[in-house]
Amino acid sequence: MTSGRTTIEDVARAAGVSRGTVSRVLNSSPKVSPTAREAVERAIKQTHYRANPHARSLASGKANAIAVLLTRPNWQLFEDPTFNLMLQGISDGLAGTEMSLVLLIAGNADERRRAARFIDPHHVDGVIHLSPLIEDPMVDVIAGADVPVVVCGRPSLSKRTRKLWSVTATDIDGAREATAHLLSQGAARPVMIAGPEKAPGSVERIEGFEQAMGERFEPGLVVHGDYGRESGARAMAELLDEHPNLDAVFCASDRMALGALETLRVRGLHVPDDVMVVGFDDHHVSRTSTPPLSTVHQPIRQIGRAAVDMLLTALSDEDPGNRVFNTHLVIRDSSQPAAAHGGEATPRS
Amino acid sequence: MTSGRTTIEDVARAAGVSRGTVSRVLNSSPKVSPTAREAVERAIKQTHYRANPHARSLASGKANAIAVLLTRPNWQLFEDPTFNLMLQGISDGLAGTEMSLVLLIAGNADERRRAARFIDPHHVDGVIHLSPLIEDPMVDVIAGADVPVVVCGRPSLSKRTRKLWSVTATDIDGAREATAHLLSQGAARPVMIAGPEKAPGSVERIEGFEQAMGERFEPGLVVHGDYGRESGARAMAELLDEHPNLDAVFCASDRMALGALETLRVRGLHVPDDVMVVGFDDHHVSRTSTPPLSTVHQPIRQIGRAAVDMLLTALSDEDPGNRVFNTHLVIRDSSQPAAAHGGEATPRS
DNA sequence: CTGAAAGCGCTAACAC
DNA sequence: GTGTTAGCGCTTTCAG
Repeated sequence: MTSGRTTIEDVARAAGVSRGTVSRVLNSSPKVSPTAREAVERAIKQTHYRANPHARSLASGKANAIAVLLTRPNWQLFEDPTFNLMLQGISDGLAGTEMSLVLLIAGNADERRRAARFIDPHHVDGVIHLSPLIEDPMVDVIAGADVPVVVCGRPSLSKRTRKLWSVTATDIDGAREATAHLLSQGAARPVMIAGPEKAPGSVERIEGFEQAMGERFEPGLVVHGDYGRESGARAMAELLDEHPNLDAVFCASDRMALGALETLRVRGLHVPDDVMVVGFDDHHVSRTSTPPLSTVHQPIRQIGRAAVDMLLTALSDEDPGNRVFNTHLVIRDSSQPAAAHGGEATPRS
Repeated sequence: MTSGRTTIEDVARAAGVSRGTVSRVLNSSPKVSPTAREAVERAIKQTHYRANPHARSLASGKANAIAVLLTRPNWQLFEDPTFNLMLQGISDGLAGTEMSLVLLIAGNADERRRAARFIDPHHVDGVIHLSPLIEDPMVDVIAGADVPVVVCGRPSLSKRTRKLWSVTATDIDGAREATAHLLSQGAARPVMIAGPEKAPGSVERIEGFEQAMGERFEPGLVVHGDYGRESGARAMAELLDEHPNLDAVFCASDRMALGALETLRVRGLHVPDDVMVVGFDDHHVSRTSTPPLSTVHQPIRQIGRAAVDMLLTALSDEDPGNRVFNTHLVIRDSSQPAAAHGGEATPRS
């Protein structure tokens, strides 16, 4: 098929050395004389040689690629800055490496089938599973393949013992801190807009909310969204109808918080004087919203980066251990009614 | 390395046939007796056999994968529903196939380097290049690799003749239609918020705007954004300052249009009575904005799907030809001042 | 229809 | 240091 492509043999001939030597240069083995190395490098340039990755992988048993597995429907995925940042972090971690990054989208049955086929020690040396859902249909596949895995977010535990590690953030703490802040700012009836029911992160944020609320907690105070803006707007409307005198809302994502802000504005409620709002994520948008959003910061990009580092460590047969990153509350205008904060907050018409 | 994995040999032995026969079954060759086929299939199950893709590719010269190349910085990419939809379309097109989808993000120098390494007949059978920029740094790489390419959007033409096709939408027509609509609705001083200067699609939308404006066109009426919401808000503010009496704005993306809507609201201007707004894309959000956004629909998902179909066609050595999809104007409230449209549009406080 | 055998291009162990 | 060589696991003629 690929008729005229130059092979390692051609390079060897052009450089006047053997295949073995060329291979050594390719793999930057120390045992090559400078002379030979130079000759080979010149020959490579000259012949426009590009190694055949399959031959390489076949002979070496390494794929030189890692997969990032996304198991949510992609419309939920790609509009979420979280994944975006995570991906950037992953890309950061891969910089300088010769590893390829393969994004596997497994949002529906057929995509899952194809992704499953790809998750295999032959195809990839390891996989990073981004925010799996509870009871994620891909965990079994992942568990079945004999490949090291790093999960960003709580791993849906698989029965079998495996090379599996996780990077997480202190979701519970962040949520507790945010809710406590609302309370300390004078909120009497806080409510919460949570994420998808099957998202472990959201479950933990509810847990944090509950911890801070203590006695005052009741399930009816929590409404679920899908992390997206529109769902936040809807959830806010619902909560307002159920609890007309609510005075604070903790949202499990910044995007939902923005939606909530929108609904509150439409209903003529002032933030933060009538209702305080706190988000989660600390995405860029939360800084420029009206009013600027108090939110729980989580170092998403670092988490992505860490995932790669851990995987790379695992590939060299060391144990990377699990990692946990701290979240922390960032207080902006949306949760500081009047008081110390001079001037009116929303200069709307 | 991968010690105990079952190979085709094991399957052959278990099935009592030769490697060749197993291979034929694997590749669904017609020339296999039902008996043999069944025996092999049973053996495959029994041994948990999974073909080694590298051995396969090495022997067959096919990669069984296509790459989707994204050459914009990813923060610009992933928050854009356009890419999202395009990806869904691509995924649609791949359904039922055994082709893997490899997403290559080439937003910065290092990512480009690694992506370049991957774009190679060995790694992928073909590539889909999503919305390249003018003077896109990756086109040379793509041109250098001997791989069929389908470009979604205007291809930055490469010198060399190659297996290159494109899928596009009628951007110019759509923009012209949108602008003409604004004019026919009574707009006297329309302005435009364009996309990035190096985005071919945006350039064409400006062209369409210019065509409809005719004599009235002048460069100062156009301000550039980056397709994102915030940039739209900024651009709108800028235009308002420059042209205080503008009465209509055509935006090269829905997201920028939403930003514009926001700025207009802050400035106390009513849409559509004071200023009419038309977007571009017809994303989901444009239906639920306040007011609902008139916009130019483009069949993004189909475009993605078509890209795959074309590539697949090209892989079987037929000429898929180029394809062009029609855009069309969708008229909603944001461009219909008073008149026929009863009731007030924005029930804000 | 099926088996045998020759590679696909490269790595890695082994001699020299 | 460097050449030689035996595979890596599969596809694909070529006989039969």
